[in-house]
Amino acid sequence: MDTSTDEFRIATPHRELLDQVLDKWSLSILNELCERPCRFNDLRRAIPAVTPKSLTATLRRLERNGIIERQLLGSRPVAVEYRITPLGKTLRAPVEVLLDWARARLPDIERARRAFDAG
Amino acid sequence: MDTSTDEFRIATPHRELLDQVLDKWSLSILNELCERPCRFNDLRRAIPAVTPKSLTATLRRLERNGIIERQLLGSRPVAVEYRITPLGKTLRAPVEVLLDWARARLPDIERARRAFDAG
DNA sequence: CCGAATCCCAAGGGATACTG
DNA sequence: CAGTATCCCTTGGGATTCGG
Repeated sequence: MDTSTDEFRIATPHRELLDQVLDKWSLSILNELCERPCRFNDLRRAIPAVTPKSLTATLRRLERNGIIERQLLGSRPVAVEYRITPLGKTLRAPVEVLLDWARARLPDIERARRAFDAG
Repeated sequence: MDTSTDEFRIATPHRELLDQVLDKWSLSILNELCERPCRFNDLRRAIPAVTPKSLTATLRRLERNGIIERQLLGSRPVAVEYRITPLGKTLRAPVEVLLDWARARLPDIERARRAFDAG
């Protein structure tokens, strides 16, 4: 049997999973929640550029995928806490590998961009 | 000095770099070019869902970031070959780590989605 | 405090047709 | 062969306001 096919192609479900989990705000949220559980406004403060709408959407998506969980703390006033799940923790290492790559290679990338834009 | 800050936050340039390099079609293109150099229509055949417009855009972006290079082979008729650069090759390992994660965890993720959608 | 609802806009991507 | 050009439309995101 030809296992190379599986390594070669990227199946749509895997591609879509990465889209859901590596989007614009997810990595920042993940990093925060790996440090400690956070309330909604904790996250807003930690990631000032995110709007409430986008934050809600991202949190819902991560929750649906089992990466984070939403815990109701109190009712009056409403208190909600988000925390990372065990499944979510397994995502951290791969993401760190990727970030290490980005940190290490950014200078090379920027040089390439300048060369391209000059030509 | 507080190095934890650097690990904790995700700087905008790194975040944008990942956006440019992990977008919808880049991973598939990277996988193809890691196997062998490809012509434009080779890539179209290998990735049937991509339109010429999106393929051109993605190839230009990857080229600008120094991940792939564009080689002119002939002029009449025009022949162009894309190949991965040494810098581009360094991206493969991190991406594979990520794909391994997606392949391993997809069942758990799908279970979480069903549970969420049911509730 | 934690969002939901609304409006608006720009960018991205598909389909199709065409050119050097 | 290797793209460009055009059209169109959906989606995502920001800004803002409102509600439980």
